[in-house]
Amino acid sequence: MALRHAVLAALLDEELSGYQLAKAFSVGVANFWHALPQQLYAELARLERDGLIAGREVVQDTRPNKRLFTVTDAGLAELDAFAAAATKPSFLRDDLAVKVQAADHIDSAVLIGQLAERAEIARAKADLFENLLRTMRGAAEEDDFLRHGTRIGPYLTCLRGLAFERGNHDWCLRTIGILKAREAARVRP
Amino acid sequence: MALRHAVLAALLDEELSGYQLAKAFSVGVANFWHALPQQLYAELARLERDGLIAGREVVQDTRPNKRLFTVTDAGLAELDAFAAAATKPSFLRDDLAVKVQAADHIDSAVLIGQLAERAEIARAKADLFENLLRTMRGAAEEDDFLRHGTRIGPYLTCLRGLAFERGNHDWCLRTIGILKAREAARVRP
DNA sequence: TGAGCATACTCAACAATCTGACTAGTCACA
DNA sequence: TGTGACTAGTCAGATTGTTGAGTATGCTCA
Repeated sequence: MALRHAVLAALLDEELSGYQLAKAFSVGVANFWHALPQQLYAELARLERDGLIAGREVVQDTRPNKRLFTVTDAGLAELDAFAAAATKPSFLRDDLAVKVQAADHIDSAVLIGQLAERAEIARAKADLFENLLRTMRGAAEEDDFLRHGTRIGPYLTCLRGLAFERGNHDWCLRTIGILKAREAARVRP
Repeated sequence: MALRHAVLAALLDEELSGYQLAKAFSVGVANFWHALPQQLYAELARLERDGLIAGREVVQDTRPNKRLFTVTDAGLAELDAFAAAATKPSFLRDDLAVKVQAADHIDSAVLIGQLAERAEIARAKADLFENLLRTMRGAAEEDDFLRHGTRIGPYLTCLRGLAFERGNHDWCLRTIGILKAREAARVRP
């Protein structure tokens, strides 16, 4: 049930609509969780029903009306309880890793293509995260911001996302290099 | 449907029983995918039914009999097709990240405890992976093994797992440091 | 003026994953 | 002699997550 808490955590810093939340959880800013819009709307409905968030209707002229949600005191208490409970371990689950595991039995060229694609995606995400971090810390130095800033939670998870994507990127490039070297060695051993 | 292919990839290098597979996918050696025993037994049954793997009964004296599985030619073809198909993006989905996202609203001490626990787990997994890598490359230097060794797939995914766990570890320790510094600053600003 | 994109959501069906319980024999240790 | 851990699995049920399709309006750009 951690999607529940991920939504609560996302709503802590700003009042959001389901639609805005959905963008944050899908497009790439989802540096700490990922979910599809359908899941989020369903979860918001449950959270409101259980009194952990409160919605208010915002009437708009040129666009469809929307509902903005904020975390209630009960929601905060729920987050506290979640934080205190045992943390589930996190596991890798990545199609690309499965393909690399089978590297010795599948076509190198295909694999190199997939790795290059992923490397590019990882680079783009890393760039995005770097920009986000810059925006969050504003004019302050990072150390200073982290020591004295308010709302460092999103910054910290973004740091993790950045490291993750850089790791991804580096691994892809290194793996490509190794596969190419082996191809070359096979031709001219 | 990537569990299917993860199982095929795992069976490429050695004939395994469901039980052995389950250990590989759960305990921690699961550096490229994670799954519970129940899922694996079910998937093995489907794979055998579809002719992608073949099982053979091994009668044992002192233990229950077991069935060992190998990938068939049809299985190899399936893996080829999988490798050539588009790779799904991989997303972070981690309880601990959710807790850190809410860092500004929950008790620091609790969070530091959780981070310390995770740091220790990550360190242990990293150690495990380092040992695995040493075992796989044997007497050879890493570069040499990667250039000329057979079966580098598992080595490459293990490298990714290692980097992931080290990233985890570093992030936990850094985050703990930041949270402690903030606590200190709050007491004596 | 019409094609495509953005806002703001909803519904249904399906696939994947997880929780928890259960069988049944072996082995080591106290 | 019993307690717990290891081997080798199976079954049922609930929860989560994914796929795909729809509704309705307004804005921009060619």
